[in-house]
Amino acid sequence: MDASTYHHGNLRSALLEHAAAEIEESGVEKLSLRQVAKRAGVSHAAFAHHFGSAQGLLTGLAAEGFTMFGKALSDARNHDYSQGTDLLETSGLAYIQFALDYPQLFSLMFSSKLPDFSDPTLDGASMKVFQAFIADVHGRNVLEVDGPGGVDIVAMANWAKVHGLATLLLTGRMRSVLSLDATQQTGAIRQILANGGS
Amino acid sequence: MDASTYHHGNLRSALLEHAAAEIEESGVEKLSLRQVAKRAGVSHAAFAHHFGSAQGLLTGLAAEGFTMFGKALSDARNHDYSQGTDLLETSGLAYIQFALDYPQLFSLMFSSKLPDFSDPTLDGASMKVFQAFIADVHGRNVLEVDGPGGVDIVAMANWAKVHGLATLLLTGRMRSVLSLDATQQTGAIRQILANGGS
DNA sequence: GCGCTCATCTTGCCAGTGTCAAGATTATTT
DNA sequence: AAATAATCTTGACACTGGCAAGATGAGCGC
Repeated sequence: MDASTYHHGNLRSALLEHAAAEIEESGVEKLSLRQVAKRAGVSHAAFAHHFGSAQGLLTGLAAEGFTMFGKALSDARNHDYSQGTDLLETSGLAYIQFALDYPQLFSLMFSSKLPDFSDPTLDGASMKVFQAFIADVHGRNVLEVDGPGGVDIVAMANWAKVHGLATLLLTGRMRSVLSLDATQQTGAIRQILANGGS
Repeated sequence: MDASTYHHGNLRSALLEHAAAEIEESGVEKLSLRQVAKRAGVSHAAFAHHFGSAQGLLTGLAAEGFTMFGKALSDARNHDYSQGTDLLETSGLAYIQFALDYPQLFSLMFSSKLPDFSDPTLDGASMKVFQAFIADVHGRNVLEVDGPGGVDIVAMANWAKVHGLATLLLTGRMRSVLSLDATQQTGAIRQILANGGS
């Protein structure tokens, strides 16, 4: 906070914040550490101590993203639960809404190979979210259908559909849906999620 | 082909080939133009005339990828059609198989933002594949369900499920499925595709 | 208060990147 | 054979991330 001091105080979180902003502006692919450093008013090598390398920064950013993602999902769940809305539909919509709200962050979390996904913090944060989402599926579908090796078929099918819809919308495919206005678009997404397909 | 000549002859396709190989080895994110040039036995600036910029190369590569993708899908369709296998299941499995066979290329085509997707060649190649896949959905589901704005709900739901499953498998999520051996894995994928979810 | 230790941040450098301009070389056309 | 166009090379540029060495100040025992 205090820019006049030699020691920044909370450089780590400040860098994460600026990096998140930079990413959301220009995309993950053209992120420059030096640019982020300049933005934070700090030298280009100040990263080293906090993140080690560029991968470290992106790992931290992705972990923070999953925390936000989890919060967004649980917020939606808690808000709609009282109103008796369908749990799975609520979660799916929140999942997709998060992707559309933070497109670059979402693609860092799910499409990029730059973060170190074996990092315990990142791995823990992501697993927590996935398990919560799958629990939502079970909250709706009482029946659990086990496939080979005990794979939860229903949960995986729903996860795949929601996630696929999110990424296809995000990457500009599905033009028939994207060309609709906001309310129609939500309606279409709702119907796609409700439709079993296959 | 003739390495002794000053003019390469078919540098464009040679560069595409080497770039594809490099990508499949080291990933899209760390692709280096100079490395590809060295591999092709050519100077680092030989790209310019054929692709303009790095984006041009990746655009061409993605377009080639969609052509391959389309061929893989139609091969599977033609092969299984005679055997009376389910059309949608066949297409879905081929879709996922392609993603697993060419993981880096697939992620360039669907997850990267580096190629210029508004390029007519690339756009045309991708649209052709998507339309063929959606036609497969209709070949199976005679009924077309229109949502708001005339969105084909059934087709989009199936596309989302197949694509989501492909990307989640590719990025190492869905560990319960990935830990299975080959045959069990195919069986699980088949069941997930068959399950409507929702 | 003092002095020590260590985390934090800066400066300066390095090899490597993609792009551009200018020129060399060869194909193609006239 | 000469002129023109396509193709490829060389050399430079600004930029990148990472590393080493040193400057700065916070925290802590005394």
